[in-house]
Amino acid sequence: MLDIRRIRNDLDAVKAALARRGEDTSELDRAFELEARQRRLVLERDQLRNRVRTLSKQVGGLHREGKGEEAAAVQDDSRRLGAEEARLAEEAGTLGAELRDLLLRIPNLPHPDAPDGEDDTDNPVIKVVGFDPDGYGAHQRVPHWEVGEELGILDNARAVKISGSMFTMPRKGGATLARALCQLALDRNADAFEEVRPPSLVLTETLAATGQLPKFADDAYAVERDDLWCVPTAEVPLTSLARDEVVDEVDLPMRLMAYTPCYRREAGSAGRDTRGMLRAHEFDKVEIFAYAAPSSAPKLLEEMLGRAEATIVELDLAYRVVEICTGDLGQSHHRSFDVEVYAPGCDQWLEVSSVSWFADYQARRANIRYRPTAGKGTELVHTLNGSALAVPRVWAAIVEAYRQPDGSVRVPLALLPYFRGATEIR
RNA sequence: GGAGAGGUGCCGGAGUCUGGUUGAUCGGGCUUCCCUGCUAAGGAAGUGACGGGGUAACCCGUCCGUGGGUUCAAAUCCCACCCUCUCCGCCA
Repeated sequence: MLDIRRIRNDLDAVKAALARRGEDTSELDRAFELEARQRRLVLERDQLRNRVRTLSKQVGGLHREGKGEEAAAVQDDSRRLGAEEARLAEEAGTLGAELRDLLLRIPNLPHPDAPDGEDDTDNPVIKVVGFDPDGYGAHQRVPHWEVGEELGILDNARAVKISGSMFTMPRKGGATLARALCQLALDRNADAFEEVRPPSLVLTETLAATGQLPKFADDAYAVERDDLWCVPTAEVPLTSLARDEVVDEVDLPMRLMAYTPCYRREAGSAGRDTRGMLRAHEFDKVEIFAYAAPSSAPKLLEEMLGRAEATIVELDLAYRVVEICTGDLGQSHHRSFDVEVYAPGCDQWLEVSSVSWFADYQARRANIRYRPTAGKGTELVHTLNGSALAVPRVWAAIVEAYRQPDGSVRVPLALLPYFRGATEIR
């Protein structure tokens, strides 16, 4: 959520920044006006409350001195003021709640360097690595859902029987491949990131801290009976790990990584990418994450993007990096980059990683601060995260790119340690 | 799920029965200073967060698990909920 004081003091600049996202800025006017009213009420309420407290202390004193009648008179005054104070407090509370709800729905401001644009077609391609459109043989031009069926390593028909449409079920070497990819991503980032295995069912406030709620409730699975939500990404529990805490600056950046299953209802994308592994309600992902002091955030963003790329390089897949333009930026994102691998069989660039910097947007929602080594008080941390590796699409790209003329799939070198001696999936 | 105990500041731990200058006794920790002099002991002062007002010094308000209620006044009384610990039950 945005800093209300910034809206108060620099409304035009905030509006200009938000407008770059193609966002309606009238919400900001409403927030500005709401907050001004709320602040006036709180001030009045505080003054009344102070009066009531003062009078109450007098009552105590008078009773001790045995002046019952005088005490009763003061009590009457205080009671009248108290009633007025309660009325103001209620009004201020209502306005405060309204303001907070409004602020929770206003997206983050884009980074000044984020490219302008309306939608994903405006995302500039930053670089392309290892891609030769003519370098693929006919045996690699088979979509992974066909390869999967042929080799018996992807049994989506049964997944649908078990759980309904848009669920997947890798089997045999395909299942090993999925697990190996998670393992690889964790192993390659263990040098700098603490491994965490967080819960994948979380409270409403946990989902709200990252920005999924209240605006995107339809995208998440809810376990209503127990007021829990299935996490759409490990970003969600990791962001709340330090919620309502104050960390020392010397402990920053705090780097965490986690494997979790990810659950997405994909409301609005029904019927899209329904084949194979491209889009599913449940998939596996390894996420890398950091809490950082603001000054070190840009460097970390770069590093995390580099790490996402490095794993793809090690898997020897062609990929490209795109920067997300202002119109395509996610609600909480300040600046973002996607890594897309090329899948020769379905002839598509598949988004396999998204690395983002949130500035203090999530930290303000989640109340995560740090104590600067120099100076007094506390500051909000910055949060960053990125997919170290999202399994399904990398799985698809490997199955297609590593397919051999005889129809088997060679195991990538980097994954051999996880394949129990097998060098091929057949 | 059942029974019992408990949740207070950076930590430990009073205060709750008997509501009243209690942001909260005391101890520890931490910071600064003094003494001593060398990695010990002693003395003094300071030590939270958040919001608001003020050029500033500073002032006001909120916070004793959370949310309600009673009252002139709540850490203290009442209700609901959450969490922790112990025992029982169930269980991968």
